[in-house]
Amino acid sequence: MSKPSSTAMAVDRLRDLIFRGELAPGSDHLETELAAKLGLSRTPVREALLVLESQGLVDVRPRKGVRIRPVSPKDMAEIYDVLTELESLAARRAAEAGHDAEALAPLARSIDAMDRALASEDREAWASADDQFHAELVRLGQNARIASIVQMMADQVRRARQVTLYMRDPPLQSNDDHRRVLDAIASGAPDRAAQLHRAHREAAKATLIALLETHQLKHL
Amino acid sequence: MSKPSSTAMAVDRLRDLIFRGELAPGSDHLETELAAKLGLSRTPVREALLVLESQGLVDVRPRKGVRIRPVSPKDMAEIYDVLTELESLAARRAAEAGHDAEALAPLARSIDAMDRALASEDREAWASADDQFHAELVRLGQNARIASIVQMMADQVRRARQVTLYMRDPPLQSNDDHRRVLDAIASGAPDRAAQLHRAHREAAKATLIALLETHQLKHL
DNA sequence: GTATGCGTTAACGTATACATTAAATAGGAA
DNA sequence: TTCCTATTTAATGTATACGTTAACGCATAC
Repeated sequence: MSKPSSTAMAVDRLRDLIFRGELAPGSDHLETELAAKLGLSRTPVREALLVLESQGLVDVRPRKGVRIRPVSPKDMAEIYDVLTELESLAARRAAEAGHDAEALAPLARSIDAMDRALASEDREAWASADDQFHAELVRLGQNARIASIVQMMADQVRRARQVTLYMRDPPLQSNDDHRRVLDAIASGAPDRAAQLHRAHREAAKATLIALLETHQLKHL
Repeated sequence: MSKPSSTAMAVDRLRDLIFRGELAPGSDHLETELAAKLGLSRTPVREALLVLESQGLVDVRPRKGVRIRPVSPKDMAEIYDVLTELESLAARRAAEAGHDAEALAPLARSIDAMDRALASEDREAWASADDQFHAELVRLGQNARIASIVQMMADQVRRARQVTLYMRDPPLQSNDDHRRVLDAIASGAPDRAAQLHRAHREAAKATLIALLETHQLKHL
């Protein structure tokens, strides 16, 4: 196996720093600083920043430093709209594809994991299983572009989800939704799968945005 | 005004070479070659290639050269599925936004341009006006992420569209479709706008893929 | 006090030098 | 021949050097 390039490492590490909030939303950082922090020269860091910019995580602003892109409620609405459309289509395609039980097993497993997480009130575990469910769903939709766009959008709202994870009631409804989507896919019911997933995402959007409003979170 | 960076220039020029087919789909190119061709050092070329890779136009394959990404019928189907979903939502949002006649003027103008192009049998002009229509529609949808994803997908099928432009009958139906979408938006009818646009894109997808099948075009 | 212009500085953009490593090849053994 | 291994080679990955230029501060004029 080839060892990962410095650029790839820089992408991963910067991404992680952004998700963890150690590079705060809205904050600016010079290439030199970041290079020093990662123990690399500017070259791979610059390349990593270009990648992160294309993924919508930072804005490169010459001579003002790279800005960690903050996410406003309006951004959130945009992102959830895209997620809603593309994941719903993925659900439809997954239902059309006639996957057998084995192919659907990962979906079922992530739902079980969410149940267990809810039972033990482990919200981090729940969020992680939820991510898995959505990623797997999109994979079953068999459209690589949808998968990568969805991944990108999910990354952009990652911080916001993390912050709101503990502000809301336990996501009981959500697990129900997931089961019904799985059922529709397993039954080969494309319209139903798409419709259910759409409703699920629209509800999530509403919940999240309401939370941001309530708590006056203007950007995350 | 600041002068555009070499990297930005390289992105533009490479993009153009790809669209014009001078860098043929499926062909491989070393960084050094491309740098020489553009009269630049490898640094800005590498950065440009990263950008183009993130836009799905090339694959960077270390030591094998950068491959100009070919588009297969399956890719085409993926791309049109994404375009269908996102543009339809944009049409819906545009209708919801209650734009006045002035805001919708650019849409009307591009439809007129398509009519003129059809009358004078100028297919290049038609394609260009069609692009403008779709870009403007998406702009009116007021979701920057949708706009940029749609742009990216449209770029990925640009070559294929160019090739098939002269293989098909004149796109008479298409202009009708456009007018009806505009009418729905102007009337503030979100469902109708979305529905009409969806049908329009689905028809385009079917037409294009049928053409590729007929002509045995396995990748473009 | 404010504004204008100049000089300084430091961050970035680009080129280049150097290190690394995957691929190709040649040579030899089976 | 065919397969394996050692060696070579060339393309990439990374660091560094350097030129350019935008931002900032200061002095001066108003």
